[in-house]
Amino acid sequence: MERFLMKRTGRDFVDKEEVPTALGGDQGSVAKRARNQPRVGGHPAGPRWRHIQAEGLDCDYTVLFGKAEADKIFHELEEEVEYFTGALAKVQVFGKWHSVPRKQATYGDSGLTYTFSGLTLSPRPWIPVLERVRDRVSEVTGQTFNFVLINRYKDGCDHIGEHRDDERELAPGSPIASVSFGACRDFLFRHKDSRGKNRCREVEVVRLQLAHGSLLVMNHPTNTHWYHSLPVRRKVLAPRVNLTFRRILPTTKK
DNA sequence: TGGGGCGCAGCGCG
DNA sequence: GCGCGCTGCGCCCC
Repeated sequence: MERFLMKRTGRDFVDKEEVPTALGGDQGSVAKRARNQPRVGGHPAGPRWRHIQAEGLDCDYTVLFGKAEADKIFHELEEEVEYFTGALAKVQVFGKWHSVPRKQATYGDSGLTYTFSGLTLSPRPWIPVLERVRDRVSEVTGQTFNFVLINRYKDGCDHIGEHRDDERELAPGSPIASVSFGACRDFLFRHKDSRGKNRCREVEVVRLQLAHGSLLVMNHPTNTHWYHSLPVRRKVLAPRVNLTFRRILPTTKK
């Protein structure tokens, strides 16, 4: 028995094989699309999807990589990914500068630019391990991605606060694909109407656990209505690396 | 046996 | 989307 139990006030979606929504019954949009894809790479069947739905929230979850493959990818990411340092590793909130409580990096197609901390930047060019994960995600979702944001959480004290991803640079209606390696961490969604002092109604928090080798696809319009966060979990001692694949709009030439 | 104290999670705030 | 301060809660253990 764990000494400290999580206060459960929202909907929990715990990572279990026997989750009834995995195949058959309540199929999600990616699951439906993927089922209609041609089978690739000799797999007898596609991954087992769980569809996660709430008001304006539409996600699909699966464990995409088995342990051995996920371990290998995690190790490669630890060896190969080059994270931001200096000014790019800081953020200004309420006028005060802080080091972000995690490490970040971006990779993507050549010629792309994106805005980060008020600066226009180019992602680093793809490296083989990222291309391999990206292509596997494309294969099972039927979506293409030209950019990835990488977040590394060295332990349970590293975290990210509630936020929505900036949709201005995303291709309209495109999903965000989040692939996790390393420590399993809780992941929370909170409806925009149900947070802070401007809360106007109660909508249950949606809780997920993102396992080693897992893929969470956040479909439109999830990011429009829901904030997400990776809260502090002091008992987690191991690192986690998360890849969020996106399709961002090419820079407008003037 | 029970309650004080501790550590964690959650939330409001700037 | 940060840290701080405060509160509430559950468990440990004296």
